[in-house]
Amino acid sequence: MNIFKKTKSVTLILDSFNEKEALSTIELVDKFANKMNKTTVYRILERLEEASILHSFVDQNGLKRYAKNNKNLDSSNADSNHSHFLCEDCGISLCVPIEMNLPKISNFTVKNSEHLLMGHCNNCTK
Amino acid sequence: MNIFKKTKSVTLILDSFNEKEALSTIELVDKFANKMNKTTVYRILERLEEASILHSFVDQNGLKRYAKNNKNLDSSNADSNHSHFLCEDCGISLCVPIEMNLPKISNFTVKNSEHLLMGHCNNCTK
DNA sequence: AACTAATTGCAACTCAATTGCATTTAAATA
DNA sequence: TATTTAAATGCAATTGAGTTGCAATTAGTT
Repeated sequence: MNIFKKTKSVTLILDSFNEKEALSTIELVDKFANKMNKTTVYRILERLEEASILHSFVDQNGLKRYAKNNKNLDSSNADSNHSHFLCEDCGISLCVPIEMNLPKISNFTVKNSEHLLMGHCNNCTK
Repeated sequence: MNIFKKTKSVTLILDSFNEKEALSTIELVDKFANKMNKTTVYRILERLEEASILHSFVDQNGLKRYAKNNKNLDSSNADSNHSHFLCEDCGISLCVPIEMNLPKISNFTVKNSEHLLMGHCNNCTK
């Protein structure tokens, strides 16, 4: 059922994620610049998303970010409507455990949503 | 107070917007490929946003989109927390007149948010 | 009409992301 | 354990949105 070969590279990438933080592809490409090719990073992330282990979104800088799926939620829509916070100072991005109820909108069928919150984290406010 | 020279190019760009639709920079670059340089499109959009005539967001494809500000709202935060809908079929993007109240999140100060709704518009569902 | 700051065009560039293809490797099978 | 092969990786080239520097043009004064 698992579509993966467990390569060193896959393990390295997976181990970079904690339960909350959303990492941009480039952060990971840079982090592992001397361990694996950047194309490999892109492709491993794709596969991990495909396998519902990670989910992704595009932040306000246009960077693609990935974060771990919450195993308690239905994996098929784990990423469908929670929020992501991005600190404008330090750049950290976190999954915010707040489920928004999607607004009903006439004339549209909403399948998916992404809510980006921008501001400052406590570390940076101090 | 107006920071603009009213050039033909500015008029053409402004006239492309109706009250709701959010246009990507590239759509406009393509639309006016034989009328003005793409750099000009980028810079006019920047200025229109600077002047609070337009607001912008980055859609889930990483494309920057602009839409007209609603004059009834305080211009300084007109773009701060309404939603944008993107039809996955036809690509149309619209400002959705639903103000979301920002969730309070401990450890973060949220200054701004962007809510992207993905799905299908009625035209495409039919 | 002359002046000047704002605007525009153009070419080169940046940077995230993608693609094609040859090589390597995990892990299934003999 | 050796063989096999689909999956994974590396590398180089490419795409595509967006940016930058600079010279030329132009709107709107004075």
